Amino acid sequence: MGHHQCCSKQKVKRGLWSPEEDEKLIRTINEHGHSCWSSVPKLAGLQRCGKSCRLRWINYLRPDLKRGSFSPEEEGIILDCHRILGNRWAQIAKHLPGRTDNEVKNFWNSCIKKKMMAQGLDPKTHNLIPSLSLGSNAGHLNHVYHQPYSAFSTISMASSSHFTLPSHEGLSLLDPNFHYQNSMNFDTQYSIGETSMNPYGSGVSDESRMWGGTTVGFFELPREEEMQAPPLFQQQQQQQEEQMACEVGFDDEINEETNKDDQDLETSFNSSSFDLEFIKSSMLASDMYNSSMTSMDRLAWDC
DNA sequence: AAGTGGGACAACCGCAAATCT
DNA sequence: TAGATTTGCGGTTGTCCCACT
Repeated sequence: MGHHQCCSKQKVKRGLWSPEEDEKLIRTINEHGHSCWSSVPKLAGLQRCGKSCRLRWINYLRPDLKRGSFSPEEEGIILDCHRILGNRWAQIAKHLPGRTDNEVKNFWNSCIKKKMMAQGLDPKTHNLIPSLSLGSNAGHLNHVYHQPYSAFSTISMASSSHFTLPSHEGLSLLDPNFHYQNSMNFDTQYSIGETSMNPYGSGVSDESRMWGGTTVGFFELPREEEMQAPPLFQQQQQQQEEQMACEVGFDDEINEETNKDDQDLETSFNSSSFDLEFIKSSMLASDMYNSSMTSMDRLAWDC
């Protein structure tokens, strides 16, 4: 139902909200709640439609909103979530307490997206833009982008204690001067092909390498000091991961999924180019699927 | 001081899903 | 069960502010 239709029966005001209108809306919601948005304007004495009231409340007046700029951690979460979920801003915002989908969307479009494009990355796929990866203009990036790394391979590397990647203190998405310098040779033996991580495309790690071989947030590899004193960091990260996995219903499905036959697995990933037999056998052999795979991995896997 | 361009943010539009009658 | 209504979401546009010329 469109806005015109919901507002057609009443003469509604549009545009920016005045402080008086805000006050009326807050008072009304505090007194009556907002179980029925269509009745809120009438109760509040506002010449607005319910939809407009709802938007104003959710995006601006809600008391639990966090104002101010996004932290590097939040940027990392957005980046990781977007890689997996695509433009599902409401889903992404659920992982950022106090942030709205509108805020996240605006931040993405005004900041992260441009940043990625400036670095030669496709904001939709999170992969290097082909013309840059093959062209001579790729410059310093070119040498590290030849091999597509799957989400699975990168995450698994991150999950494994056998790997330590270079860490960059203070790394931020907003640091325009940072370019990842690959000090390791990511051998393709750990790359299990390319898979679809979000509705737009494939891969996970082009930008994760761009932001320092890892991203801030879920996929972040432990820094040295964090490995030495892990409890708080790990607890927080685990809580976030578990929450995320729960929200996509993965935890409910993971045990079942583990026991499903090959056909089910192939059905789930029939659009990918995974070698499912190889992956499954590798994972089961190393018990990776059960013990090392993080919830974030699972979310990626599930998507 | 006035004009202009770009960034950030708020709000609107249109659609689809969910819910109600 | 069908139609009407409400809610939620993503894309897009509008507005304000600030830096720059």
